[in-house]
Amino acid sequence: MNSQDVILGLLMRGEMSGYDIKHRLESIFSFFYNASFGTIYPTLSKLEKEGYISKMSVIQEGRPNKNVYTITEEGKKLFQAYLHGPIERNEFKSDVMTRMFFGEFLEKDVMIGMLENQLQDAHDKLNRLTEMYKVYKPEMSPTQEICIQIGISDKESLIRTLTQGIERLKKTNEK
Amino acid sequence: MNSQDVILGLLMRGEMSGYDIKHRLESIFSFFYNASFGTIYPTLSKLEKEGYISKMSVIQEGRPNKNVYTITEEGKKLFQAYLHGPIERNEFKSDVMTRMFFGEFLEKDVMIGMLENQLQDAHDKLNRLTEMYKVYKPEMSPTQEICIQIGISDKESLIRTLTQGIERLKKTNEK
DNA sequence: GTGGACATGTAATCTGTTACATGATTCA
DNA sequence: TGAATCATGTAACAGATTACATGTCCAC
Repeated sequence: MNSQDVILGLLMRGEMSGYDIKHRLESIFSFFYNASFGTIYPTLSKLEKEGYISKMSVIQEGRPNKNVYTITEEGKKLFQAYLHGPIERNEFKSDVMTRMFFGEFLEKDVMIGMLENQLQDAHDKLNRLTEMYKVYKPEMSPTQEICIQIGISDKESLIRTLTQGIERLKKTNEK
Repeated sequence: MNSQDVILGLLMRGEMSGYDIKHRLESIFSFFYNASFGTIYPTLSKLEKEGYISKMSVIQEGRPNKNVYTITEEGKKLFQAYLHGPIERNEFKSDVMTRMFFGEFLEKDVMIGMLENQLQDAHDKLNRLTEMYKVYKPEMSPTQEICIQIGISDKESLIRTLTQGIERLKKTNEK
């Protein structure tokens, strides 16, 4: 799975500009994928050159022009090939977890500060996910619902475990 | 955070070879970081050239010789610089979640098959983590414990949500 | 005699990010 | 007047993976 697959997938529901795609990725998607403009624009150019999507320039008033892309039949085939191809394993890379793993080499108060930040972060993300679920529920597919439910319960479990962990760390601190 | 930081961290507890490092990364670490030999060996060479670690060749009988690396004072400083530097946000990339998000374009039975595979996978990983926790608990630091607890509760929550999701999907299938 | 564990290393390639470059409009 | 949003694009670089290359010993 790469940016190409994701972009094709997003275009399956209708035309979009590079800018639109970026924002879509930042909202619902951000939990399990992301891409920068430096990836999105070159990928769109490449897909267009190869005939998987087609470009239309839209002249706007009071705003810069934009390029809106539509998926072609060839593009739909390519997306289906991705969906039926081999599944890649999840990738998770966490700086915070790494620091926790090496926690014995870091001052306790610094560690606790970091974990409290993480906790706040998890709360924020949970709130955003819950809000999104409320707003978009009517238009979500069954599997999209599972997707967001996984995200929500993941954050809830993180919050529980972190809270307990921080408490225990603080106790060992007092001794 | 990159391979260099992780390798230095692993060497903080004692000397290791590239092969050792690979195996360590695959066991406890695999939940939040990973690296291939193609990354590990060049990184070790580079760190040695720069004086952050030192190499000793160990001649073994019945096995190929190996290069064992020890962290230097300079290396310890570099690792501390990492631990006190800016924290990078978590990165999560999931092909399965992406396919779930685009689930409306995939046959239901294929989707259910994929999710059942994921469920089995989650069970396996949970078992491995639980086993590891049992075995290594006595020698784990408090923050390492939090680390593995996060991993365990994460998998538990995934199993719950996936199980429910699959059941619901199957029901909509019957209608 | 074949596959797996041990052990190291390089070259080609992929995939992506960051920073730079440009420029209009709107809102405070 | 300065920041934010809209909008696109490129070049330099980073960081990693995969496949290749090599070779021993042990167990089945």
